[in-house]
Amino acid sequence: MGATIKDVAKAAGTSVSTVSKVLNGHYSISEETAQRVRKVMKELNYYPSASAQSIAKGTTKIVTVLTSLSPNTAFQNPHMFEIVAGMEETLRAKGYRLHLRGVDAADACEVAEEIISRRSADALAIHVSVMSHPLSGLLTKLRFPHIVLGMPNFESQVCWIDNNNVYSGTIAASYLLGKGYRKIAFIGGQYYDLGSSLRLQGVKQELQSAGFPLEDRYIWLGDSTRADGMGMTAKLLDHAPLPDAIICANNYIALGCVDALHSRGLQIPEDMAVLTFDDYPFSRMIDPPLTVVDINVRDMGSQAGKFLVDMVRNPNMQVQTYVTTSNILERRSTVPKKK
Amino acid sequence: MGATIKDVAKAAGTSVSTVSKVLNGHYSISEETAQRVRKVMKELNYYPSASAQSIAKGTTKIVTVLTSLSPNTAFQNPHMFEIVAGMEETLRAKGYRLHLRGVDAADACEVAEEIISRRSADALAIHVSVMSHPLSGLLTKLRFPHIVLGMPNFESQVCWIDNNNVYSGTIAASYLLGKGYRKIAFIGGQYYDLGSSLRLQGVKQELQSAGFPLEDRYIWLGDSTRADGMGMTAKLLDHAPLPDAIICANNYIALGCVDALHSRGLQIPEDMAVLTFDDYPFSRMIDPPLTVVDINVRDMGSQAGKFLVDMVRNPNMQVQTYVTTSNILERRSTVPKKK
DNA sequence: TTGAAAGCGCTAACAT
DNA sequence: ATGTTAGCGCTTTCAA
Repeated sequence: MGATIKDVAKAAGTSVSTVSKVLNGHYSISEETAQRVRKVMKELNYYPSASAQSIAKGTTKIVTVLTSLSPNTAFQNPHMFEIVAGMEETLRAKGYRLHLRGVDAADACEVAEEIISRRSADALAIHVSVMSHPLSGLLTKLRFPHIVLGMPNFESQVCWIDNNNVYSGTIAASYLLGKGYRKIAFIGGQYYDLGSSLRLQGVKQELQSAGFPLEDRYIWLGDSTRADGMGMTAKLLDHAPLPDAIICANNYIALGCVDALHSRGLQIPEDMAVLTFDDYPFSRMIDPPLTVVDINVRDMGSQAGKFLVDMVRNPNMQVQTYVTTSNILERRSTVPKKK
Repeated sequence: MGATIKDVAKAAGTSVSTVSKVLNGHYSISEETAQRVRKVMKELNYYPSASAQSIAKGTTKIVTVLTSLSPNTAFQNPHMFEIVAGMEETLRAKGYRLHLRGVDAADACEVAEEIISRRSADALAIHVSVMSHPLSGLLTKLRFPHIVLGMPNFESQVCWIDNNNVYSGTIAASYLLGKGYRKIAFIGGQYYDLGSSLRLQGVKQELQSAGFPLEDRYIWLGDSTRADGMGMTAKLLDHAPLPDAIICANNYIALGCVDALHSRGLQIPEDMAVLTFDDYPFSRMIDPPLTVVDINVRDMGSQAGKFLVDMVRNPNMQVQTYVTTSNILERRSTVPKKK
């Protein structure tokens, strides 16, 4: 292990520049020599040195992901890793490599600065949880290729990508309507829970335009906890007429919702259907398995990767924000057994 | 962004080699000049180029992780990412960066070969799921610094790290004994399920030496599924005398075990305690939350990182296998309410 | 204690 | 179509 371009040139009886040219598919090389050189490369088991190429070309072919990597993130936030996996896949297909770099919000900016200065990456993908004002400033000032994974919760000029929660809401509503449900309820997070609010907005929109507007008494907001999920469901059940389907803004609330329905002896979905968002492992572990609007987080990573590569190739790109689509994963919680 | 060593040298009124020396803490530099040079570096916001250093030193300061990154791995195998996170953390502390590279078992070997040839990493961390005979051969033949994450299921000379399943088993048993349980049962995967078998072995060992040997009728093996978990528990419940605690080899089996106990109207842990291995998110979501023997997978990553760096610094190291420890996370499933 | 200069492996004008 | 050569940014003998 250790053949260099010189070795190849020597063995092939050519100059190094010729070898370099076949390496880079330069037009001026005759098919004949190209073949010969490639053959020698195979024989010598030659691969060009990554760092030598980087330094000569001034480009690293590396994308660094800046994210929190503190204990248990993999368990608490598998989405983030699924995004990274999706990103790695499409980056690899385009000849890029992916660096994973743990940071916290406090030092993300400094780290970004160092990475940019050391030219140790061509682009940066930054998880929204470590975003900060200074970092946002740095990125836009330097016009360094980047994308923020998730929508920043402050005004800025950075590029970001997120799933379209409003759209997810409409998907949820139209799916239930299609299944014949008409009295649809929504239980979700507080008004400042952006994800929940946007989903609610989508649900409202869709039901409205279908002619079955979401009634206020069918909307309850609380914390995104199992306990509040139970509580909100209980409220719903305390006031007739009962809905025939409940949309839960997220899995935690859904968990509580299912608890409450069970404890009242109601059958899911025969007595009441339940639907939520995001496919967590336990979405399908609980009884009954939950129908979810899946946000295809992997695709989000993939698109982020694609965007970054485009950005590197064409630094003048103006695209700022990206939004991914979602789709239904139908499971038992919305499919009554045939009688 | 863009200061080079020359700029620093010029601004500091020294030669580049002097700057390089202060960069690398060479002994021969006077504290005076060192100070001055460092000051200039700060001012110019200078960081040495990663690739230039790599090429000059012949070392990349990069560890590449080879693992499967197919859709849903983040959800199905969060452990792997937690290992990676742990590894990144300790690598970073030692000045190394981490590359994440998705592969499947079929091409892992070829990819490894390329990485080694391109010198694009100083060491390789390979998830056991993509290990193969050829890859094992390559690694040992080239004596390239590496570690396999998980114990390979075939004989080989590779270095690997895994948690000590036997030890986890003894922990589980001794914990339950300490809680006063005496009639302890074990339900687990088939004999060829290595993890399960080793855990069983540990349980047996511990119970034996405590004077309460595990009775054969309290052992059932099946598939690692929720369904088989239910089935095995049912068997247990069909034959008196009933155990007072059940150790489940993994979460899937535990899930079924809990189902079965509930469906027979038994209280956990009052009628029967339940304990399993590995802390999954749903271990604490289900009712009651499960006591688990946690394998501290993050620490495993951390140790792997440490080992790799040692290996890079001292290529003659002979250490082959590593084993991490485990500990109890006590939750309600083994803690009866006080009366 | 410092500096000059020869690489490291590759790319890219520029010549031929 | 191919070769010569001057870098890329840094490290590292070797001299001074």
